[in-house]
Amino acid sequence: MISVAIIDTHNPLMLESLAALLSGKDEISITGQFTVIGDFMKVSRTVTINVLIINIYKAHIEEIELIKKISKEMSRIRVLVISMEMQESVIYESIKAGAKGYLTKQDSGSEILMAIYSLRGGYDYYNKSISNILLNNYIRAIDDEDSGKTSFPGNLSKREIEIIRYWGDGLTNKEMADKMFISTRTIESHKNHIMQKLNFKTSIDLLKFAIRNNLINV
Amino acid sequence: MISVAIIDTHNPLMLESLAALLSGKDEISITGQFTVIGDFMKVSRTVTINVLIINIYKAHIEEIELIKKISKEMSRIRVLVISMEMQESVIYESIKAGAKGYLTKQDSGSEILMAIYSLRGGYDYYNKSISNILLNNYIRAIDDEDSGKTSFPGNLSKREIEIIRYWGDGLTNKEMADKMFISTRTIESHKNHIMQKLNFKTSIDLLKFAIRNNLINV
DNA sequence: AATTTCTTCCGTGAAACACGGAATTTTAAA
DNA sequence: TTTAAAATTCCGTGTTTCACGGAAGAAATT
Repeated sequence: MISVAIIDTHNPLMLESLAALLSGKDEISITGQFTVIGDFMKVSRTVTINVLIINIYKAHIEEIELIKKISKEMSRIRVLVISMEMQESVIYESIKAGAKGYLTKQDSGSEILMAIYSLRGGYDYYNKSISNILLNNYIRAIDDEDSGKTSFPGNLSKREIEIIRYWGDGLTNKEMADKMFISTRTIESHKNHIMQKLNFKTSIDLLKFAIRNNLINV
Repeated sequence: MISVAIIDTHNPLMLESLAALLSGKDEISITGQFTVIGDFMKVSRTVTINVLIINIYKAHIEEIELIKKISKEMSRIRVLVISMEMQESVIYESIKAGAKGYLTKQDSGSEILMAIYSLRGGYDYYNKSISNILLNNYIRAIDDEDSGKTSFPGNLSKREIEIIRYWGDGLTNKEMADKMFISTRTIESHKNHIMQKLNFKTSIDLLKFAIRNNLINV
């Protein structure tokens, strides 16, 4: 029997539903549902919890802090993050904080089960859709932990990210060139490099990527 | 036994979890879970559905359109809207479109059950937190408004929406032309017309619009 | 029957993209 | 510190898309 607790500070119905989904399974016992992190803290030391599922939304600072705290002080509890928004940066933050598993709202219940079993067994479990490249990038970034370098997907340079931002604001090459005091050909070059690095075929891909990574606002 | 179907175009995990929550109850039988509205349409005429639960998020135009369609053509199906975002306008839009029940993510599973029973019994069911005054005001407002024709923002035609969708999938003009058996110039024309109708200056504007309106998945 | 919208297509010039090469500077590694 | 790698800048060339305009038959509305 695996003792599972769930935290969702944004969506009570989701919390209750997810608990229902999991408690229907053998081997799983839901020992706590929390909409307030403080409530979890109160019981976390008296109740045995094997896996803690944390649903993470756009505002997730407290959740990340909690993960860090658990990693330090309650390392017997293994954290499974379920990302409810499309923000790749959440992956880095949560894993860096000490989450042992990562899924998204796109994943099925059976995938969650597998993740829970993996975590219980001492293994990590990451969503398959997280491209290996991205993950490798992250892991590389972890190694240089304190080097403080931007662990951005695809190792985009500052200039390239700048271009993406302007592009996402709807600026033309000419407008960017004027603003950055370089030629339009250079803008084109940067764009080419970006597409190559990320292995994208269309600018649509880039746009979606930029949105997921919070580089531009919809 | 009440036949319940659920639509959630944004959060597959929520869909599955909610289904688990409800299917655990006697009297409730989940006869369909849909992440794509088109899939629902395919089976809606062959399967008996008493209550259709629609989870509504920020982008909800298609969902509202669906509710209108159901009200007109499949009035035996009663629609229960669960609002996942805090947007007052959603209340008006969905009820105006013909939803018979309205809940929010703050509400519990038992509240959903009550709503389902009410709807099945022919009664409407609205979240208690919706102030009665507000609701009455609204209902009065409904009668005055000539429930017009406006469906999609900017009055985009079918063909134009088709183009946006393909475009959002990253297809080139040539690919679209081949798929739709028309010339690339026609694709260009459609794009021009779209930009004119929506009064957009850049394609980025259009893409953001499409994402907001759930025409494109990020 | 008359009018409007939808769908289709084209001409033309400007802008952007795809693919390649290349030189200078900055940064990281050995 | 020397070397290698990455970042930033720019160009040539050919293809594709965009912007703006016009146009004409089909379909839907009035």
